[in-house]
Order: sequence, then C-alpha cells, then structure tokens
Amino acid sequence: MALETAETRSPAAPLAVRRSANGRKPGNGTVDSRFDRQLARVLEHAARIFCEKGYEGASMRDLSRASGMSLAGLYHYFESKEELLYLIQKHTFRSIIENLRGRLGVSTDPQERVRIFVENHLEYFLANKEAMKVLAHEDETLKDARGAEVRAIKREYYRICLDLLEDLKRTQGLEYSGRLAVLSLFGMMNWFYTWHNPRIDANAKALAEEMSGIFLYGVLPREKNKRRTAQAKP
Amino acid sequence: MALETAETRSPAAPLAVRRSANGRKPGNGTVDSRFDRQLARVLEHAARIFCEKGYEGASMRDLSRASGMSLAGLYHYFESKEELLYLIQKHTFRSIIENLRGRLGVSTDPQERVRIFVENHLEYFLANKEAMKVLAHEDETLKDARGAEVRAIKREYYRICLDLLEDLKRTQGLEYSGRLAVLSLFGMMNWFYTWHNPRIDANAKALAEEMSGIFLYGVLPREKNKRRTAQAKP
DNA sequence: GAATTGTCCGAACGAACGTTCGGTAGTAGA
DNA sequence: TCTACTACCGAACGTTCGTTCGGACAATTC
Repeated sequence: MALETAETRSPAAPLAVRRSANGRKPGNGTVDSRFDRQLARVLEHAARIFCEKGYEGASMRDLSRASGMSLAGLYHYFESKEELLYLIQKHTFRSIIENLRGRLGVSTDPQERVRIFVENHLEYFLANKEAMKVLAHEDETLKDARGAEVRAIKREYYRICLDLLEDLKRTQGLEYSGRLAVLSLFGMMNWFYTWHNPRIDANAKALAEEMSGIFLYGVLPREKNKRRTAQAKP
Repeated sequence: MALETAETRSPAAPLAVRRSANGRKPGNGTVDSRFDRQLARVLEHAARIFCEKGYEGASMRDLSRASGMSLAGLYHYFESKEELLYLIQKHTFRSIIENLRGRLGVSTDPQERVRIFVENHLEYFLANKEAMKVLAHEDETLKDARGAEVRAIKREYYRICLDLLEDLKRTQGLEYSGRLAVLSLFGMMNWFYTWHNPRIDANAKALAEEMSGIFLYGVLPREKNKRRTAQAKP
C-alpha cells in the first residue's frame, strides 16, 4: 500500500472498502488494482498536503495540482474532502496497530514490551511522517460517524499501551497512575513531529531507546536498572 | 489583562503596541483604557474560537458573532486575522515566561527548579487553556515576520528549560541528551491539551507533581531517590 | 459651538472554497 | 458492432471567505 514505506510494511491491508462516488460494489473477488493504486496515490498526496497546510488550510485545488488530476476527477475516488481525511487516519491507525501486534509477539517481558511499543511508534512515525502528523494534528477535526470510528481505533491503541503499563505495574509492584503515564508517554512520542529534524536528530531506534529510558526510569524503582546505555551529544 | 485568570496574573503587561487599523500612535502616557479593554475582550473571544475550530477553520464572522461586534468593527482593533493570532500567541508566551521568571527566583536547587518549571507550565496551561491550545496547536501557522517573532520567544522559553536541565546535569553528574530531554518534557506537558478532562483529572499542582516524577526519575540516578533532598552543590 | 477624532456598522468587494453537472474518450464483455 | 461501464475533465454552481468602503453617532478638543 502506497502510504507505507519499505521500513514498516503492512501486508496489503485493504485501504478502503470499495465504493466510489457512484457507490459501486466490490463485484468479483479480483483486486481492481487500477482503482486502488490510483486512490492510494491520491491519498499519499493528500497526506502530504494536509501535513503541510493543515486540513482546513489545504484546498482540493492544492490536491488537484499536486496529484496532477483534475478537481472533478478526484471525486471519482472519494465523496468528500472529509472522507479523504478519514481514509488517511483510519489506514494509518490500522497500520501502526498491525505493525505493533506483530512485534509484541517476540517478548513477554513487560519492560521490554514497553520498549517495543515506543520503538514501533517512533519508527512508524519516522517512516510515515506526513500521515502520522495528520493523525496527531487533526485529532479533533473529524466529526460524527467518521470521527467516532477513528476515535474507536485510537482508543484501541491507547488501550494496548495502558495494558502494557498495567502489566509492568503488576509485575514490578509499582504505584502510579496508568492514565497519566500513558498520556505522558504519548505526549513525548507524539510531540515529536513538531521538532524532529533528520539532520540533527538520531534515527528512530536510538530516539526510542532514549525516550524509553527517560520514561521507564521514572516509573521503575530506583534499584531496578537494566540497560541504560544511551548517551548523546550535549 | 483579560486573557489571564486570577490564578496566574501578570502585572499589566502591555498587550500590544498601540496601533489601530488607522495606524495611530500611543500619544500621551496615559492608558487609553477603552481601546485596550475592548481589544483584550476581542482577543479573549478569538482565543476561544481559534481553540474550538482551529485558526483556519474559524471565520471572522464567527468572531463577530461571539464578540457581539460587527465584522467591520473588529478591524478597528487589528489589521488582519493573522495579526489576531499573532497577538494571542505573543501575549501568551510573554505571560508564561514572566510568570516563570518570578517563580524561579525562590529556589536555587536544580531539581526543585525543574519541578517549578513543570508546575508553572501546567498551571498556566490550565488557567489559560484556550490561549495555550492556540499556542501549541497553531505552532506553524504564522509566517514571515510575525512567525519569526513568536518563534524567537518560543526559543527563549525553550532555552530556559534547557538551561535548567543542563544545570541539573552538571550538579548531579548525569549523562543524557539535553535536547531530547527538553523536547520530551515539552511533549508530555503540551500534549496535555488533547486529553485533559477537568472532571477526571487532578488539578494542575498534582498533575505537575506526577509529571515531574515521571520525568525526573528517568533522569536521576537510581540512588538519588526521594525528591527534595534540598542539598546544595557538593 | 464648531471641528476633529474615536468607535462602530451595513453593505458590498473579489477571490477562493467544496462540490456537481454534463460530457468525452477509452476499455471490456456480449 | 453494440452496449455498458470506467476514468476522467472543463466549466460552472452556490456559498463563504477576509477585507474594505463610506458613513453614522458620540466623545473630545479647541
């Protein structure tokens, strides 16, 4: 799927239930590759433009110009600008969760699993910077049914993280507010898009290591210290 | 100043250099209270509307409706919608820095000073939620001269925090990336506006205490426990 | 009391907005 | 070859946008 890059691929998740502006159905089982590929291409441009100018600030004419398709032609692939944002957000959220579930399988150690969560989030963020910024920045933009659906996926993602932290709490006998911990962690990770500079800042893996370090050692008891190797320039 | 609440007052900082759409000058030294009070009132409404609908999504007609002033009448107090955002952001940044400088005076302990920073930020955030969301969310909206000016104030604020953390590093002999630490801390604090619910979450002081805890114990060595050891430099 | 300035408004400007309409090629199956 | 459908596009739709114009009324100054 065109919204991904090589680094964090997802195995051909269907981007959207097949339904053009004319409301057609999937029909046979074969993939209508032409339609899907064009839609994915448009969504990629849309993510870039929403990222650059914000959802409200971006116009359909901007998208038309960027994608090389006429204004009217765009509406062959979706029914409104709002649906565009919805498709981008839903797909991005689903992808990052799918990636995460795959990675969490490799470890049962609660502390390691939190590290995996942070690493997955930051790596996905870096590999899909534009779509992820749209996810983070246009958080409250969608309304009604589409907004509710995206918010539901978001809660699912939040819940995974909360469970990880509750596990950690249980096994280590710690005491802290799970809610505040989750939201602080998300804050650290999601604020990221406002400052990351590829020429200055380290790669995702190293950043994840450092952030996990900052987060975990505020949460673990003082004695429990495993790896704390990350160091960087002043 | 009307943008503040009782909790975090600032001693009558001039909100804007006196200059209406017609470009008039301050003239004599007396305060033109009528103009200033009306402008402050409009800015308050503007902050609320920008907060609710985003800068691009908010229209001057929304502001006209909310403030009870005619569309044309608004332009008596500023020259453009962009200047409106600029005035809100500049004033809010200046206020929070001014508050901070006042509070930092009471302690020389590096660790305590970081706590003061967090507490000041969150308390100001809660007391001026709308303006602070506009500051955080419309971070990249302003362009050119106005954008540069606001970004300069932001750098000043960032710098204060960085200095605090570098002090902490020096006195405690720690090793971490100051840049990443500052930005992680800002992430935790600024993400805040996306989730805070006054019916669920604690007050600012308690939240600041918890967040400082999460942050500091990821930064302090394991042995250095129990906050507030209140010792000066070794 | 006349002149000037400050405060504010109704009405309108041109531009830009998201979306739709009617159509035209091109392709695919019958 | 006829038919049906896909993939688009130029041109326009009605609406909303930020901003401006000319003036009304009130306050202040001379």
